[in-house]
Amino acid sequence: MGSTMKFKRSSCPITNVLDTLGDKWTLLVIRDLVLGKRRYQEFTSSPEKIASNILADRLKKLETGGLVTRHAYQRNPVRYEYLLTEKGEGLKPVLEAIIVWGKKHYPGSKRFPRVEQH
Amino acid sequence: MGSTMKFKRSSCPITNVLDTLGDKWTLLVIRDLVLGKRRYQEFTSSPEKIASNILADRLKKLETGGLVTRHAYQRNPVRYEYLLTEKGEGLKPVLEAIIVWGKKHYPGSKRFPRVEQH
DNA sequence: ACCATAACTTGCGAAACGCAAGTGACTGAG
DNA sequence: CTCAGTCACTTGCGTTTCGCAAGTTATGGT
Repeated sequence: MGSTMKFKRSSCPITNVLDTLGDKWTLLVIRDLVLGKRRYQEFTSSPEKIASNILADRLKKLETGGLVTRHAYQRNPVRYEYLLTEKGEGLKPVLEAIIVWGKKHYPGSKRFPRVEQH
Repeated sequence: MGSTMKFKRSSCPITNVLDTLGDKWTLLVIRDLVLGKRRYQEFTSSPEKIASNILADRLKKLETGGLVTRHAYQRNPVRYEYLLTEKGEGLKPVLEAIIVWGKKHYPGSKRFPRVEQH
């Protein structure tokens, strides 16, 4: 009796992905991380202007889900940065497929450039 | 002055895709359509048990967005079926990429089989 | 002491969601 | 010809989530 695995809604892989990434903001945070952003303020300064509480919530959920790690990059005062785990990096092909479809059907849209590291 | 295209949130293709597909249900309707489902009751009988009002709303939005077409497959009484347009079919690579990542990170999840046509 | 910065948290009104039940147009059974 | 049944929705309503603004905590710089 280990065969009854508990999924939130169904055993469909798409469904399970949507249960963690299915909203208007989570994938944008992933996008920012892929583009090289790491710090809280960098995420809030993206053009979509994510609200602070939504960002905090999404980062927490992504960390819980193992897509992102948080660690202090300095003490006094403590400052944190976020990095994609291998699991999180694995979403790059999904983002690529979305960009291909998006650029085709939203004329004028353009992939954002990587940010330079500090 | 045609250069100032109006996007909901930003010119990022991912953002624009999320503005139409960024929720827990829309992509599941697309999945069902890709699997061969066409009628209202077929969608509501999927294991995720989408609520009727949510389904009606999503189908309407997908039709407005040009991803889906609706047409009567019989009269007396009128019955409708939904089909993916070419634009909607274009999402298959996105679904494939999601399935690949999903199967890897949600052990036990399994792609659903196509439904037979009536 | 005072201002600034980073990373959050809190409050609250507005919008979206989810469940149940209802509606209208018919069809086939008795 | 009445009545249960099917299909494709719509309506009501309570709960949850969202989104904007403002507040908080810790610390450094001058």
